Amino acid sequence: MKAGPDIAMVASLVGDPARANMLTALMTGRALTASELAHQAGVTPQTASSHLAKLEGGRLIEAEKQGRHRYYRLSDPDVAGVLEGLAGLAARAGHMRVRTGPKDPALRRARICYDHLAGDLGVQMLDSLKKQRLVRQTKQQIELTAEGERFLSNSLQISAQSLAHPRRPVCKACLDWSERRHHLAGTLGAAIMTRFTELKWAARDAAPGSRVVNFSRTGEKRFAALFGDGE
Amino acid sequence: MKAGPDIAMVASLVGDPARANMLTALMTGRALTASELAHQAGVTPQTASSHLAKLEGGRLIEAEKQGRHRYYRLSDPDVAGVLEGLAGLAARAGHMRVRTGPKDPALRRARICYDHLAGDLGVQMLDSLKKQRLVRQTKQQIELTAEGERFLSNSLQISAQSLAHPRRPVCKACLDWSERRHHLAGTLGAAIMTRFTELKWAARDAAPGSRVVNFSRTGEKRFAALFGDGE
DNA sequence: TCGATGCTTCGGCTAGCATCGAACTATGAA
DNA sequence: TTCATAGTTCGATGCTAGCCGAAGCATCGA
Repeated sequence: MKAGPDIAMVASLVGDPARANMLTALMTGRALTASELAHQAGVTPQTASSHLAKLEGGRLIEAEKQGRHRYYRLSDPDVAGVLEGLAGLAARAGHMRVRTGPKDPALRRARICYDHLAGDLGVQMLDSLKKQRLVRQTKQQIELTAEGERFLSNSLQISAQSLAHPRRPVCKACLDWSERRHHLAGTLGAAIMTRFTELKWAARDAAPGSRVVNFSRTGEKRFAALFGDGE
Repeated sequence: MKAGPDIAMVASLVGDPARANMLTALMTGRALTASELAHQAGVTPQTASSHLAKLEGGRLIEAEKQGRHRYYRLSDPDVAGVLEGLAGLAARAGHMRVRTGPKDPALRRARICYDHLAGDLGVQMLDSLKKQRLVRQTKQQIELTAEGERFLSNSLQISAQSLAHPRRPVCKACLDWSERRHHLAGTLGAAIMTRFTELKWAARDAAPGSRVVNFSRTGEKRFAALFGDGE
């Protein structure tokens, strides 16, 4: 009938609740085993195995065998982008998952979006970077300024050269579903999040599959010193 | 169990072939009646009505009543963006719709992406704009240059002021599923496409629901003169 | 007022698919 | 070897959701 890519095919893959749970679990950026994903999705291993085969067939995830485990990860950052987009549409339609756990406020405050910081603090950081003119956002595009490069090197020991990547932009605006505003993605967003973890300013929540990021007391202070909305 | 937006909810809406057909039909940016959408989807009016109610409930589309017709449109350009994203994932997974019609090459050459030009010519236009330094693309962001403003005014009678919009950026990079590269979206992308139509350089295909854009002979020449890879 | 058209609601049918129990294969440890 | 664990395949089951026929509103034109 029609030409074009079969979007129903891939959307229906995401459309099953169990598979959607698995995919959101993989939004942490970590590779997870089949049984971990089964647990996340709340189904038995057999069922999970069938789901994972379908997701792999649809090229949404990739598997790597390691001993008797199979580790699954999202096949591409673009997949994470589309998932965030879907989350945005769901959020604006008011379709939140019913059983809102106690973790919800923490999730809105700071969470992992694939490999970078999202939520209230993520949005706040990008705002502050712009205000301090460390990045320049023209319309839809973000660019690191010379001043920004100095800042990264001095305050966070991140060298601008290390951010270059053949296929991924350094800075990218990513729409935040909880804040409905942009936060910082790209290799820079990822590098900053990594640095936060290394400095023990922040750590991912211990609960498996949780996207919550917990800031330490000192981390919170340092973050505020660098990116606080201050006055 | 989990907090966060219910992405399975909205993905399952897109996941049904009939609904996906309707949504792709609405990617033309035009508002269509319930019966037109039923025809596009290949289902009876009753079935279509049920689908449309679900899509409306999920806030993916909006309806407007006019006489005894109900006109449906995508509720937001963001919806179109997510649909294009899904199309990208489907294309890279090799999941194209089976019955590839004769229109397919035309579709890849030039088509409407919501309200702007996509396909080979869309990508070529953005490339040329950058090469001529009429827009500047830093990393992910596109910006109109002073020279670009003059060009628009002189060659296409588009004034830069008319492009301002409270919620929509002037320039935006939109990923093209057939070319896997960016073309120009935003109010500028839309304005240029409108101008092409007004000048009768190009027209949307007459077949209802078709996204194909046909260029006239003169249109083709003028387009090549402005944006040809010529040199 | 009458008929035609566009769209929706209702009810029943059917197919597809998610689910799980049971059985099977592969890896690692003792 | 033997046992435990991770994962898959197979077959049966049951529910969901898409589908259409028939009937019911609403709007338009005569």
